Amino acid sequence: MFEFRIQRTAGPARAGTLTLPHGEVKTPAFMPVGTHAVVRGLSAHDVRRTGAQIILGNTYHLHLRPGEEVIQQMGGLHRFTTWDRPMLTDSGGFQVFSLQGLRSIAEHGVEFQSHIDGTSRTLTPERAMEIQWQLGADIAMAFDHVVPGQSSPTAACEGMERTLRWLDRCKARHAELADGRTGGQSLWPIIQGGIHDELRMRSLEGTLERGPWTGIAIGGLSVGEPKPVMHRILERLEPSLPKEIPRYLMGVGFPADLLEGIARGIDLFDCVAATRNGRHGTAWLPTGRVNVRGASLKGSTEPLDPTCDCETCTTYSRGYLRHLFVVEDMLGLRLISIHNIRFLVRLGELARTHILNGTFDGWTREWLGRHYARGD
RNA sequence: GGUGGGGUGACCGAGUGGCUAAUGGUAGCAGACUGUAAAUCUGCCGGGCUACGCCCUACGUAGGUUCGAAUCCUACCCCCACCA
Repeated sequence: MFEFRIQRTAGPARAGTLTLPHGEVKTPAFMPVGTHAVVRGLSAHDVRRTGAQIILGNTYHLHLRPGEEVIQQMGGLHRFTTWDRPMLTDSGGFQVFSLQGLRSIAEHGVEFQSHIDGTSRTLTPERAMEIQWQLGADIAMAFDHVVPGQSSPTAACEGMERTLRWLDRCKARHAELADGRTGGQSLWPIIQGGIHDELRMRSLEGTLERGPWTGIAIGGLSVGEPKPVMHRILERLEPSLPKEIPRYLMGVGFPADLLEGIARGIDLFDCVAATRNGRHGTAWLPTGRVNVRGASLKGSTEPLDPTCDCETCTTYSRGYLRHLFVVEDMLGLRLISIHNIRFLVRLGELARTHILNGTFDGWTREWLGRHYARGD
């Protein structure tokens, strides 16, 4: 089961409905990251209550622990986690970037030295497809070569072209695994090319030549490049992106990045910042960021965000939340993570509502104007 | 009353003549985090300045020795242990 319908657009921005084997995703949408088959610190119930419609898992990390065989034998990622809504798995391509010191790249694939036990693990496009097939998410990502944001044209080109060659192998292996059946797991390709417009366009063209696809991702952004550069690349790609399939901006982002992305035609986002910042004590609010550990919250009986409907904001005071961080109780990590996820999920919901109402442009401009005026 | 040990910045605790405004740690304060090697990491943390440098006040109290003392000497105060 796969379908993507667009209800309404506002310039490049779109409000759509993505139907996947495990349910619907109303877009634009933020997808919480659950690398290790858990959105860090949260129960599946917690995540459901944030309104999240789809979450991620990670090929590389789940391959290391507990191993795809274990998850498959336990009924797949959905049964394993009890998360019964849609899921997407990342391919391990990001680990090519984030674990740079622990891997070596060859045309065949990438050899990682496990950060867990030092053993050698090789991920190839084919292996990434096989593992993701066994994990059983609704969407599997192509295995790509992510390069740092400041990469030279030469290095970015190498990563981009390799990603295209690997895409052929991903597609072939994924088709074998599907064995002619349709409606199961989808494979989405990833556009690379660093911060170089021409490379990005070549990546997009090469990717589309290898289609058709049911969705398309833009990767390798927010990896050290300035924000205007990311915006420029999104603007450059947008007119050439197929209108009829969802666009996923990988690894982005912070609240403002979501709106900047939606305004440039992006439908799906994922980012670890909601949960990582949550654990580290930074909460996102309509009025800006707050360091929950900060002395300013001491003794406050106010909710963290009076306009928020999450468990944290409707139940606890700022003073209590600060206290939880001061005494280093795990409840604090959980509560701020819940709030931050809800904040991004709700931002997606609000954007969607404004697109449907025809008020998106004004609302976004005002929201971002306030945001940048604060210097966030 | 005697003997021994000890009093260091908010707290714990190094330091036994100059490199000491004083190692570490804790607490406190501020910041970072973007397809998760992160419940992590970084910075500040005596006071004051016309601050990448200077001045003041500081190692129980008061004196002393010395070019120079948290460090050595004397007296006193206080704390702890053991013996009476």
